[in-house]
Amino acid sequence: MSRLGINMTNTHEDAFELRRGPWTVEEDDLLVRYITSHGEGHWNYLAKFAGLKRTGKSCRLRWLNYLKPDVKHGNLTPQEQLLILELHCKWGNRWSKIAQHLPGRTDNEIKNYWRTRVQKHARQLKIDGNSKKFHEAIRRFWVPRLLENMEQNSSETSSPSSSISTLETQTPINTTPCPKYRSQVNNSDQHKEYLHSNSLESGIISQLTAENSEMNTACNNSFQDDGYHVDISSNNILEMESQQEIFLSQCQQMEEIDWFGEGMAGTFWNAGEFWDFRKS
DNA sequence: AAGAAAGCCAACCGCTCGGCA
DNA sequence: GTGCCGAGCGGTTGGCTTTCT
Repeated sequence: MSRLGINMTNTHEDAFELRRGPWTVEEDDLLVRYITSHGEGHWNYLAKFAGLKRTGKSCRLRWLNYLKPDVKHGNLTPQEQLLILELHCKWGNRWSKIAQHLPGRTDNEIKNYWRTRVQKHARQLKIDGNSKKFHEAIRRFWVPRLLENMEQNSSETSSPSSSISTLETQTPINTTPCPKYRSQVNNSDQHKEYLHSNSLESGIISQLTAENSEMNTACNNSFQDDGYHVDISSNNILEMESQQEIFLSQCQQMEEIDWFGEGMAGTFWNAGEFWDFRKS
């Protein structure tokens, strides 16, 4: 059966046609109206009583990933990209956990970003996208570019040099809520509220900004100046120390990668707006 | 201008987990 | 202890859009 087709089943419970594929405006309206008056949860019942010929799962996904008023759409800001990179280094493919720290962004969106934008580079470099080596590559080569971009944006908007202030004042690039429900969302206020309430990410940004100028120093120094392990609990410190030997070995391998070779020129370093620094 | 290739992302699938009877 | 069910999560798919040739 096609993913866009109609799912005809013979079971007692699903004796009616179940719609699949893209949602129509009418379906969206039904779902939004029902949730507005009855609230979320009990998705199977919701689907039934809202008059939607969809599975509860499908309704839940549609609501959480698209219709929910605080869902943001559009390109991820450099700050958000930086957060994703850092949090993925910390938690791996825990998309929902990462999404909790990016207000308005869904796990699905972050997952798509990682798979289509970030892992592309891993493939090109023939490195496992979840490996420490690739995370280190990101930390040493991508994060500084993001920070440069953030600072550039900061200076362009005449905001204070503090990265936290930058976060608070910068308007997300092409970041808009679902057009249908745009009026219900105030991105700026939401962003501010999030930033004030979440010291973890503010800490990451400020720490990384402070370390920006030191990012490309030798591996030994970069370990000491680590902005990679953002949650420096005593356990993490112990773990970091125990991994230092492995890490230094990986750094040696990293140095052997042809980052600036011809093969990379058209891929890793020019892959996006943050790679333009090479041309300048 | 047109076809091919690549990129993007909404949506689906299968699995796991937790609550409850 | 066990089975059921709703909810959530991460992986994958496939169609649409954009870019390239």
